[in-house]
Amino acid sequence: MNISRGPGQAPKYQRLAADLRRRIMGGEWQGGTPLPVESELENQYGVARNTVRLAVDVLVNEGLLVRVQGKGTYLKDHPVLDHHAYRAPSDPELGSPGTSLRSAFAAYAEEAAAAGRKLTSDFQMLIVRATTDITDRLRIEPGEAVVLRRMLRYMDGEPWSVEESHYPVGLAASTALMAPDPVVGGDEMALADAGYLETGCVDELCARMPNPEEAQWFQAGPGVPLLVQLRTGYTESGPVRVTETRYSADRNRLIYSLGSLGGLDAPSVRSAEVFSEIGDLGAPAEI
Amino acid sequence: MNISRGPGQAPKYQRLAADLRRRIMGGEWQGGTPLPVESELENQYGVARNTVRLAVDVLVNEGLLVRVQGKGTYLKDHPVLDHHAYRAPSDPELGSPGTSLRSAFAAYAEEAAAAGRKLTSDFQMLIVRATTDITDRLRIEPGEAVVLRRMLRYMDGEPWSVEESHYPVGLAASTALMAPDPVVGGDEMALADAGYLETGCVDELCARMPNPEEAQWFQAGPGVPLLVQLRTGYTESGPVRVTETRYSADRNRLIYSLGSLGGLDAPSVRSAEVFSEIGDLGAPAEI
DNA sequence: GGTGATTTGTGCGTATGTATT
DNA sequence: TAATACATACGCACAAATCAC
Repeated sequence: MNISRGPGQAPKYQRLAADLRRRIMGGEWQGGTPLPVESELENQYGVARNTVRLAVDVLVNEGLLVRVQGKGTYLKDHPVLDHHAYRAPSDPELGSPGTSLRSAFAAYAEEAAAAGRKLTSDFQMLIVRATTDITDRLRIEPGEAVVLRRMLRYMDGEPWSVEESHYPVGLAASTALMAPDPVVGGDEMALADAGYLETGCVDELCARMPNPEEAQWFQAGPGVPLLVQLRTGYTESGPVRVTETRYSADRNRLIYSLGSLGGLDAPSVRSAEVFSEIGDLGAPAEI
Repeated sequence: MNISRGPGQAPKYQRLAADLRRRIMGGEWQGGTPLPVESELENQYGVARNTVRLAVDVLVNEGLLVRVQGKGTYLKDHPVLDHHAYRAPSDPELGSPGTSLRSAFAAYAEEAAAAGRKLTSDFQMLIVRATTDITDRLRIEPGEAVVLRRMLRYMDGEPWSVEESHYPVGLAASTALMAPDPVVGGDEMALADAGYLETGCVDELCARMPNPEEAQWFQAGPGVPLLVQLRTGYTESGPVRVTETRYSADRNRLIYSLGSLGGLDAPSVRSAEVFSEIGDLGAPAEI
């Protein structure tokens, strides 16, 4: 197939990308199978190598392909793991119906085990001056010191997610949260022991591309965004902690069970699915 | 400043990108201010234009910069709008404490108005064969027909989010959901009128890069992921609808108020904040 | 309204480096 | 070691969009 650029047409590399996308979606290559090498694509389409690379760049940045130097270019496959970020108290799958928050790590590890995978973690405890992101939510003074408890999570040894919990130093002072080790039973148990029973939380969710440090840690190539959950935990008398968790979005999905599910099981849906296939939306309205 | 490549160093374009990132983070240019033009950067750093473009590509794909043909390259600014995806019934800001779900559009429009912005929408109603994404969650047969009600939302005329609600045809048949118009009071009211009172839902959240159609509709350049919310609504007797909402992640944040917040206001936090600044994570563990 | 200068976008060619097989 | 395949880097030319005049 030869691509020649006519007037009014999209650029070559974009049409090449579109054609490759079509062939990919058509199942011409399976996950893990290499695409034709760049020189082969040059010949197939009769374009310069630069143009091939521009086209493949597009698909890499969409998260469809991954390039490996010296080997080839491959379809990316998406084994997605669900993580239950919240279960309503009425949810029957919840062990203790009275509490809405469980030991996060234990629950996460159970989910991983259920999927036949092994969750491990590294732990760091630091005392830092909080940014306004944190102080605003904790309702403390800007620049005030907070206890930062960081959990680096690995799935089968692969970097998976980063959780950073921030506590006001005054609050954490007399608790197990000052120890440079994970609290058995979870941080929320240490909080509860100190009289701070978390009764609710506010989650703020966003997605963005990783910065270089994050990309390196997550081993996330181009086209892989982060899913960021910022949870502020509340007692009856106010906020007590802010937890920011970052997930590599191509491997993770967050689940919230809300309200009453009427005694039904949570839906069991295959994990590998991707929601896509937008129909024709028409042109966007002019601004 | 001249960048010369030594052995064992990172490639020129990556170090150039890192230096530009440093200057950007250092506040050398403000949001909306153009960066030096490519030829200027060639001279400043003593590299080929290609190298400059590779470096800028990196930052564009991180969502830091945006290029405008014929004008220049600019810092992207991030006016983020919060959207309350869920409020716990005990949340005092909820108008009617008995129901956990409000008319989504009305609530959304109120939030927008509170931020001094205007939410508009287009509406489409289609009957389509559902994908397994949908049928699995609705517990109907694969390929069964569903009513697809699509809401295209614009903020101040700018493409903002796409909401697609799917209902089993049998369920929707005798309701206002078959009409090719938005239901006053919201779809959930039409459902309730037909005896299907939604008592809970399960939200599945993920993020990914947009496909070409989505990127075009959202006018999302490289480096802008989508935040996707897939909500399955339940009555006491089972699921009745699946709603997929796609947000341009650089402009939106989803908020979930969960559990009891003890009569406290939802936290009022400036919208423009970005959570970033990962500390040193150390090297990831080997696989 | 048109013209030219500026700036990014597209496309080609070539050469060499680096990782994998 | 050699071949293969992607990565980096240089150069050049022209197209297309924007803006100042």
